[in-house]
Amino acid sequence: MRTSQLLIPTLREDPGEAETASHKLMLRAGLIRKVAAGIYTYLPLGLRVIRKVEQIIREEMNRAGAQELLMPIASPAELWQETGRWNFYGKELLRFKDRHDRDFCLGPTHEEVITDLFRREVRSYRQMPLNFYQIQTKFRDEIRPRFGLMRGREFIMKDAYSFDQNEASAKLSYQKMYDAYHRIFTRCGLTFRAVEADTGLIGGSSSHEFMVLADTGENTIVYSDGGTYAANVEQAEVLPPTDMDTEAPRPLHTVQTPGCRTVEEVTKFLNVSPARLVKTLLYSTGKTTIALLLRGDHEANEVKIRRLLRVTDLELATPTVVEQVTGAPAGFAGPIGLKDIRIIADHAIKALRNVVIGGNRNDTHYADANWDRDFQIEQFADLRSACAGDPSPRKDGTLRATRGIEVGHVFMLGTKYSESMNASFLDLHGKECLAVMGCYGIGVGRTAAAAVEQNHDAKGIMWPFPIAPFHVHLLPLTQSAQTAQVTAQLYAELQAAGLEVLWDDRDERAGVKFNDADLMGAPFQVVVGDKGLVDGVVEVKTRKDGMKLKLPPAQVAAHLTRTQMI
RNA sequence: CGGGGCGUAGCGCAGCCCGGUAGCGCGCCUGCUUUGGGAGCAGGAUGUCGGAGGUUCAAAUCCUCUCGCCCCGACCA
Repeated sequence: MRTSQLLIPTLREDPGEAETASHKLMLRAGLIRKVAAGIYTYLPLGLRVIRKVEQIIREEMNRAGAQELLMPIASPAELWQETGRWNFYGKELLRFKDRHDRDFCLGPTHEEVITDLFRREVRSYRQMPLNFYQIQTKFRDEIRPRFGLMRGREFIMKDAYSFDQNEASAKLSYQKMYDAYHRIFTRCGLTFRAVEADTGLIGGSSSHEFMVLADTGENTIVYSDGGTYAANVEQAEVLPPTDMDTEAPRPLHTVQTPGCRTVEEVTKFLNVSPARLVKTLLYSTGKTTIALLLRGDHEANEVKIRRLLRVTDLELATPTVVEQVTGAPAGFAGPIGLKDIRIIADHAIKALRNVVIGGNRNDTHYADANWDRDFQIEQFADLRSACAGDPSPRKDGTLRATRGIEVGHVFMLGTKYSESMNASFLDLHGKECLAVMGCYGIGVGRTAAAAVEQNHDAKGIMWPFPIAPFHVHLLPLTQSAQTAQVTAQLYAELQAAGLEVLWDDRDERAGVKFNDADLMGAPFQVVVGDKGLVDGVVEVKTRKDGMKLKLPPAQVAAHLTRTQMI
């Protein structure tokens, strides 16, 4: 393609609205433009990237035995009411009424629609297993869309749904998708890791997220330095400590801590380590208030707490509630003297002796408190997020932490949807059975954004070859007849060799072309100018490492087809 | 939903505190020169100052309401 025939509005300066590298660069390189918060137009260059990612996904899904179909974007309320999600999904589900005043929503995901299809059309185990997928635009009315394509309200997603006769077969379907996802993200040129993920209250048997490793990722993941264990911190299990503090208990006493409310303030004031302070967090679960004890330097994990308490509503108690429950302003809550309230402690508390705790009185804490002597704990449990340095729950090493962007998620659903929607089939014995389901998603736009996040420098994007909008950026720099002739010939030859070429035929100065090319990030740039042609050569630059090679024009196509494989 | 910030030319911003002719850089248009890492000179076009109401002789500027966007948090894939 010629640049003059494409709308590629590059920006010289960073747009004010963007924060992260991928968001800035996708705007600056002319890939996307915002229409409303979290809603974007894919410009020609951006769409080419999207299509490439889609094509890779398509090929690997087909290879894994899934079949493509396309479901509607709008779906009727009735289906969602059957599974209860019409009420459960909340404001994220964008609802509207048609002219007959019937309720509809824009699909944020398609379990209901696909399960409805299955129950209507599939009768027998002979037709199974089945795996349907689509690549389609979803709409979720996100609380806070951000980072461009990373978290939009409208976004392109590949979603797949498997239907099996039993758990064992469903596991095979799951494994096939897990393997396909590995191939997909590898082919996209991404550095990623599959991690164990939270299954939430849905309670399926297993779930993995595919995380592209990047510092700007919204998720924290931990992995073992000595084995294969890797998990989202939300999920990663923390083992109870094995080393108990052996210090002799000292007598409990109160200490004055004027104005010290946070862990940092209190420990600094008393000159003790945060690991020797036990913080008391009061949580409201909708119905009741509960006290959780954690080590001062540990972080409460609300996903785990929800799971433990079997609640969906969970938030830190308001200052008013804290005052009601403890009789002291927030910041001085402690377990001693708390009445009519459940007290659950993180495993780490068990190992501690002679700790500092809140005094339930203004400006007061207790020191040298010991849980088995000074206050009661109903239960010890895993309440905190794993952190770097913790032992791996598989006992195969020590955990390290990194940030990741969730680009894919595979999920065993079990019979959650087939049960509520009565999606059954007849088995070998003529018995009616519920289909065992799995669902599998990939964020297409997010994958492209993650690729930029992982492959860029100060100048711009450095696309991995398989998803680059163009393979070669052809840059004629001078106006001579010779340059024009060589450029035209190269354009034809490179395309004949199967390469996608963007020909910068604009009447721009060399510097402008170079900078735009670096910004747009095609893996290779071929520079044609009188300076080189005097010696009979053009310049081939590799975007990633900046390596420049002078070659006779006739050798360029062969050279590029050879190096693209590496 | 809570906290913070921003809406002024296509883009990035100044002007607002202290009311009085709407500015700068980039981009855009014309001409000449230039031509291998975001050219120079000369000339030119472009604004419902997010919107509505109010105060005032006078509002980008002060007040009230409202809409949009960004950041942090909660939530979520």
